[in-house]
Amino acid sequence: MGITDRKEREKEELKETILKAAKTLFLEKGVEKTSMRNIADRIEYSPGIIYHYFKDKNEIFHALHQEGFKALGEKMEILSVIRDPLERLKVMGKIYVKFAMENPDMYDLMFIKEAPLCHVFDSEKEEWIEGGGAFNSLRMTIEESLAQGYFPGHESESLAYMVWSVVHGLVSLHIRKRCEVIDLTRRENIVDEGLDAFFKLLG
Amino acid sequence: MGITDRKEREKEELKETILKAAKTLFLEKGVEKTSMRNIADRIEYSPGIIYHYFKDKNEIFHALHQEGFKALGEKMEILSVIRDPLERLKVMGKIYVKFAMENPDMYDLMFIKEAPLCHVFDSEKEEWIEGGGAFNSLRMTIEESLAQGYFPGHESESLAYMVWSVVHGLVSLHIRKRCEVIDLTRRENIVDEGLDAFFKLLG
DNA sequence: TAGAATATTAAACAGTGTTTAATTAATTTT
DNA sequence: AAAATTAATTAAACACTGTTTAATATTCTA
Repeated sequence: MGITDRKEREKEELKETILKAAKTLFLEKGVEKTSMRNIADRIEYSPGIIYHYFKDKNEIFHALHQEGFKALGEKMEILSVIRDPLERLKVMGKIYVKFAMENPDMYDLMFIKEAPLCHVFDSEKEEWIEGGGAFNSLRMTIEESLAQGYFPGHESESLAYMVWSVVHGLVSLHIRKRCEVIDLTRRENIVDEGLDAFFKLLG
Repeated sequence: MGITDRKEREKEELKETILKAAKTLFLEKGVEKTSMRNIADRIEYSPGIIYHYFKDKNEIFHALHQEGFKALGEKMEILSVIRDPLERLKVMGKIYVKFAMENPDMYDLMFIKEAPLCHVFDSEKEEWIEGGGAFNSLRMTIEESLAQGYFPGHESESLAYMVWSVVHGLVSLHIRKRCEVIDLTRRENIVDEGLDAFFKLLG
């Protein structure tokens, strides 16, 4: 046996090839401006073949979406060695912002683009799996901070959402080119400086 | 005379009609999913006519974009009666968030959507006119706050960008449906609660 | 009323995502 | 090994998209 396994593997291979080509093009020219024919051209197959491996364009998008979360999750792994929850929260923010600035198109894919496709699989549960996990670890860090006396008078859920909003706001305004209100001389550092200002506020 | 004026007015009228139809459709089904033929159908004209009044689809988008900033600007007018700059900053945030939540599609148009069209007119200056004015009044309020001793150790530009990021983050995560990580029971109020948490942090 | 200018349209172009039926290639069965 | 079956792949079509063109209808001017 193993024959059907090999067949399976070979099928996976073309699927990987499609995904890789799609990723390159998506991050190069954007999702909307990448056509199925573009992807097909790049892998030197006919457009139709893509539909044997993916239901539609959205499913390709979704696959890359998950890839992005895996990559971000891996970068977050080092957090486990940081004992102080406030310190951990800050490093978390730094990593998040760094990821977004280094992979703006992937970040766009993950957090900015319209997302009628996240609950493709569990549409009944009304939940967003990848994001839910990431948000949970943020909330837990904040709960730990509260337990240690940081942020008196605050409450974890709203605080967590607010913290996430700060980092998301910082990077998404930049990615979607709303930073042009800032002096050219300061524009390239404004995201990091904004993050520092927030940390200063946190204490 | 006045004849050419009337002609001018009549021309403006159809332009207004197109704009109104486009606005309805854009806010109803989104910009991308509204076609020129959709707009033409709605006003009972042929698609081609639109190109006699607008260069292309982007120019329609841009016109609505400006409309949105005018509306937001008007809502901000009451700020002038608030003396205390910190209080003014908070009300500013409240108005901003309220506007975004009441006009999510317009907000999307103004602050989230890809914007290769903002510097359509002054591409050389690399500036974003409408946004620049709004950001300036935010920065001035913060400068006033700094002068009165609020936010010691902070600096206006980065602080202003951070404050803007908070409100933008709060509403844009909600508009782009990333709030599904939040408990359903709290989801509808999380934006306001996040804003309150930020104000609490400001002092 | 004839001629010029303008407003409006129908038709076409090149592109899109997706589906279909036909074709080629590989595998299994006889 | 040859025939039958199954899977992989394609070419062609469908109904759309934004935009341009040349032709038509309308209005204004002289």
